[in-house]
Formats: sequence, C-alpha cells, structure tokens
Amino acid sequence: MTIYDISEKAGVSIATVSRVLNGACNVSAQTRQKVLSVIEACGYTPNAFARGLGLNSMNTIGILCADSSDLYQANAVYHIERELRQNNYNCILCCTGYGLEDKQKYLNLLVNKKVDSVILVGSAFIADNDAENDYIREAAKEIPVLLLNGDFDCENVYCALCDDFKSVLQATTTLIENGIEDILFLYDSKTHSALRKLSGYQSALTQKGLPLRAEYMQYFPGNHADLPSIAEFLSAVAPAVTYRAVVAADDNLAIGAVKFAHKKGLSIPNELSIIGYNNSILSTCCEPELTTVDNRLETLCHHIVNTLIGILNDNEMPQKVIFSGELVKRGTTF
Amino acid sequence: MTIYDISEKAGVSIATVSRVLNGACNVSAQTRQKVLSVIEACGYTPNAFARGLGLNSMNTIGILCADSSDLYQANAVYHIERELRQNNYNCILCCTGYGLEDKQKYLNLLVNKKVDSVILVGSAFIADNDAENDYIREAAKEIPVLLLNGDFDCENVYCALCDDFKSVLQATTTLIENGIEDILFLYDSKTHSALRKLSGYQSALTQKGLPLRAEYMQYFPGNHADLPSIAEFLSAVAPAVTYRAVVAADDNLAIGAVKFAHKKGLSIPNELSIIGYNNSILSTCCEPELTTVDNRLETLCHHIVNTLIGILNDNEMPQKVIFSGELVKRGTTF
DNA sequence: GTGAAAGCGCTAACAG
DNA sequence: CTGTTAGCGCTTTCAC
Repeated sequence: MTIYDISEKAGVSIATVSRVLNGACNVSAQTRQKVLSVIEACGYTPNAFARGLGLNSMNTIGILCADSSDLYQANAVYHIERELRQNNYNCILCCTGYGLEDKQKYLNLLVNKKVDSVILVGSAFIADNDAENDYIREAAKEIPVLLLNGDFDCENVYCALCDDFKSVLQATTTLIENGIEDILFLYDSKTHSALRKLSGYQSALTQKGLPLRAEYMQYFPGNHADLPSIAEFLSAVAPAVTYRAVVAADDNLAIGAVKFAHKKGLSIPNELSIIGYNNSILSTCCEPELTTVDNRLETLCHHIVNTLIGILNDNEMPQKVIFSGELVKRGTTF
Repeated sequence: MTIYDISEKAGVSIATVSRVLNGACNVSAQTRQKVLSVIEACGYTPNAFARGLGLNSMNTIGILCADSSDLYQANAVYHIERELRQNNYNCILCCTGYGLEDKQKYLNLLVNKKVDSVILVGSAFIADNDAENDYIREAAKEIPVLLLNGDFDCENVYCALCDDFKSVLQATTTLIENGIEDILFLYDSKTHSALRKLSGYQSALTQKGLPLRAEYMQYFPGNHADLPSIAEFLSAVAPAVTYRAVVAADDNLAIGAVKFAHKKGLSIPNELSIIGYNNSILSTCCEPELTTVDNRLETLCHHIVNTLIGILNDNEMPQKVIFSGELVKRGTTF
C-alpha cells in the first residue's frame, strides 16, 4: 500500500495525496475529504523510510547515557523520552558505558543513523582532558548536541545543569553551622560534576576556616550499585579517620554510610549525620530517611527538551542554563 | 557526499562501491582497497534512510515499557538495549504509561516507524480481558512481538517469563514451614503477573491447610515509588488484621513493610518477617536487608534478545520460555 | 487547486 | 569481477 495506490483509488495524483498527508492548505476541502476517506478505508500509513529519505529526518532524537540502570540516568531517560514524545519526536536510546572509545563509537553511530539531535545524559561525557572531547565537537558540526548535567562550551552544544558546587557548598555549610566540623566527603567518580561537588565541600570548609584534609575526601572505587560494599569501604577507612558527618556525591553512597552506621551501632544523626545527593528513591528507603540534595532532574529534562525543540524550529536558544539544587531535610541530619 | 561521489573518485561504478560497503565477496582485493581508501579519505558514511528504504529495515527494535523509571523496567531496558547493540541493532524506546489507549497508540507508532520488531517490557501489556489484547495481535501481523514477563499465546508472539506463581508459592511455603501462619500478601497491580503471584500465595496456604482470608490480601492502590505512603497504608489496615509476615509483590512494597515495622517498633524478623520480589537495589538498602525473590531479569533479557535475533534470521524459535525464580535469603526472614 | 516529473541515496537483479 | 538500471515511496518544485 503506497501513495500511488491511494492516489489511484481517490482519482487524484500522488502530489495531492502527499499534500493531504502533510496538511498543506492548498487542497480543496472536497478533494481532501475524498483522499482522507480512501486512506482511512485502506488503513494506509506512509512509509517512514521514504519520508526520511526525502526530508532527511525521521523526527528521532538520540539519547546517550553511560548506564541506563543507574537511578539518576534512568530517571533522566524517562523524563526526556516522555517530553520528546509529547513533542512528536521518538528517541533512540544508546548506553555506552564509561569508556571513551565506546562513547565515541556510539555517538558516531547515532549521527550516522541521522538522528536530528543527540542528548547526552550525565556528566560522564565531558572529560577534563579537552582532547577527549573532540568527538563531541565533531558531532556538533552535524547536529545539535544537548548536555544534561554536562558543561561544555562549543558551537551547537547546549547545556542544562544543576549547580553542584553550590548545592554541596550549602549542604556542607549547614552541617558546619550545626557544630559539626569533622566531615567526610565521599565520591565515586571523577567527572566534572563530581569534582564540582568536591570543590563545594572544600570551599565550605575553607570559608569556615577549617582545614582541608586529604583523608577526609574519600574516593570509593567500586560499583555504587553494590550498597554493602560501600559500607565495607567505610569500615576499612574508619580506623584512620574519625568524622561525625558524611556528605556523599550520590544517594547510593549515602545509603552505604547509613549501613555503615548500623553496622557500627552509631546513632543517626546524633553520632553520624549523612547527606545524600539526587533525591532518588533510595533516599526514602532507609531508616532514618536521607537528607539529600534535590538536583532538579525533572526541571532539567523539561528544559533541555524545550531547548531542543526550539533549536529544531530555528529559534535562538540559550547555550547554557543553570539551576540551583535544594537541600531536602529528612532524618539523617538535624 | 553520496555513493556517486565515491564511485566517481574511485573510478568504479556505484554498484561496486555498494558491494564494498556491504562486504560482498565478489570484488577484487585491488578494487576494494581503492574504494575503501577513497571512502576513508572523504569520511563518507552511507545514508541510513536510503538504506532503510531499499532494505525496508534500519536494524532497529522498538522497546515498549509502561514506565522506564520503574526499577524493574529500567533494568530490563538496560539489559535489552545492551544485548541488542551487541548484535548490531539499535533500539527505539517508548514509554506508554498504563492506559490501554496509549499502549495501543505507541505500539502502532513503532510499527509505522518500521522497527524490525518490538519488545514489550513487563506484564502490563497483556490484559485479562482478551479483547484488549487485539492491538498486540494486529502488531504481530506485521512484525514479531516479544514479551518480557508477559504471557500471551498468538502467532508471531514470543514470551520469556519467570514463574511468578511458583516463586511466591515457594516463598510463602518457606514462611509457613517456619511456623508463621498469619501472612499478609501485598500487591499493587492487577496484571497477569501480579495475579499469578497472588495465586501462588493462595496455593501455599491451601496446600498447608490454612484458610484464605480476604483481608490478608491487600491491594495497595497508590504509587509504589512513594515508599512512605506504603508504610502509611499498612498502618491503616493494621488494626483490622494481625500478621507476622508480609509477602510483597515487589521490593518497593516490601520496603514499605520494613518502614512500617520501624514505625511500629516491630523487630524484623522476630515479630515481622518480610519477603520482597525482584532482588532490586532496594533489597539491600534497608536494615535488615530484604529477603527477596530474584526473578532472573538479566537471564530473561538475554534470552529474549537471543530469541529475537533468531527470529530475524529466520530460525525456528520457541514461542514461550519459562525460568524459575530463586529466593535470596537476607535479613528480613529466618 | 491539481498533476507531472525530478530527485532523495541506496540495493540488487541482470548483463556482460 | 564489474557496470547498468530499475526500483524503494515520498516530497517538492514547476507548469497548467
């Protein structure tokens, strides 16, 4: 069933059918009606590939994320997909893992698949070593590249991010102002975003005249989905460093701290205060529930899709937008 | 940059270029080399739409799920996407929500987008009222439909599922054999899968000669991502029914039960035993950690993609495969 | 308001 | 082993 069949049955040319299909105005109401009824009767739907070939677009956006089973990324994908679909775009999802080569490979793949644009989810796609960002520059020459929670200055690249520095600065400051000075910062990746959080922690201490001590900034090298192993990690570092609070770079790590406290019989928040990050579902699953930073994921997703639609409609759009996180107080802090 | 440009620069015909591109064997090593070097030099990549139009395929699989932010579905999407990509397929993700009309609409949309096949994730796509499954039958006339954890008998539909009935039967039986007779079954959806779990619970009681009591089978009508509300729900039903164990249809609900126990000061598992379902990350985030049913998600995903690849290569494949779940004992039971 | 016809870039059957 | 050519199904000028 092609446009030719329809045109024949309706007694018009294929051009007219095409016009009806695309809602062009220069078709008489009568002809339109006739064509529509034939289309309806035949249950005809246009071939998407042929359409794509002619228009050089299939209304498809690529979503790249390192690991869609990660809570943060999964939620981001969810919100982005939903918003895109509401705007009549589909999305192709591609999980790359964290290796540079794979990220490159799959970004390329999407560009070659002729997606209209790509959204890179999470800060893992931007490297500190700028040479490793060339693959993004290349892609941006072809199509708009949108970064969710990534910061990168480049033509045709647009960023939406949460101010991780400020959020952690505030969270840490809150603890200090509650009289807690020995604060452990726990992180598990060295992305730009993670390092910004670390900076926030450091600035808070410095602003309050407290010393920066390397052993109070612990990098957890394991898999943050393995919650018990985080607790074990903390147990291992415990003898060397004594602290009364943990500021974690994500909720998973914070849960690990909660588990650690349980194991050691430490009372939360009396003996140990804990602050997580992301306000994910994990933050309400433990006892007491996590105080955590809400980093506005849904807002960011909404914004980034809006930006994308704007770009695709040739509107002028801001290259970078920054939102502020918010500390959600629950049971692991005073 | 098209195949014509390449053919011209390489001094061969477009057919030859096409052959080289597709790895056909009937090209002399010399010609192939020349063509490849021109392609390389020009950085040429074939146009995917034109390819799709000719072959009527873009090596793309549609994934439909109701809610990709749900832990189970998110993990399923992750595993499926990864396996597909390893087999050189891309996937288009589409989250439908739980309404019939939207499920229909988006399945149609994917079929019209000419995906090579669709995978429906989760049991939400099959309704008990068989008339509501017609949209799947329609789709199956066009392309193979794969069901992850869905049970549906129809030509060109393939299922991979975990035996939820047996898993819950076993879990419940274990409790009874530990001397616990007052067991609450908690569920939050009425999909086929959920009802199979309910059956499993009922059979366990019946087999042990225990009575079935309606008030011991509680349907939680809220959003299972809202953990605190599950605990509240349990508090609300508590005065009417006394129980010493909860068997939950997913880990979220089980976490709700853990929270409830904390609120009431019940000791786990002494005064309240709890069994979850899915072996998700939630099962290790609480204290004590959840005893839960591992329903073999990764295995199912692996299997379903294998089946799909088989079908697409015209191999004969089994229409239905059933795996058994496994009870993972942790701290919420003896 | 409508139709004819020229692409879009590739694949594959056929001929040599 | 290589080239010619006819599609694939649609969009879009350009005439009428």
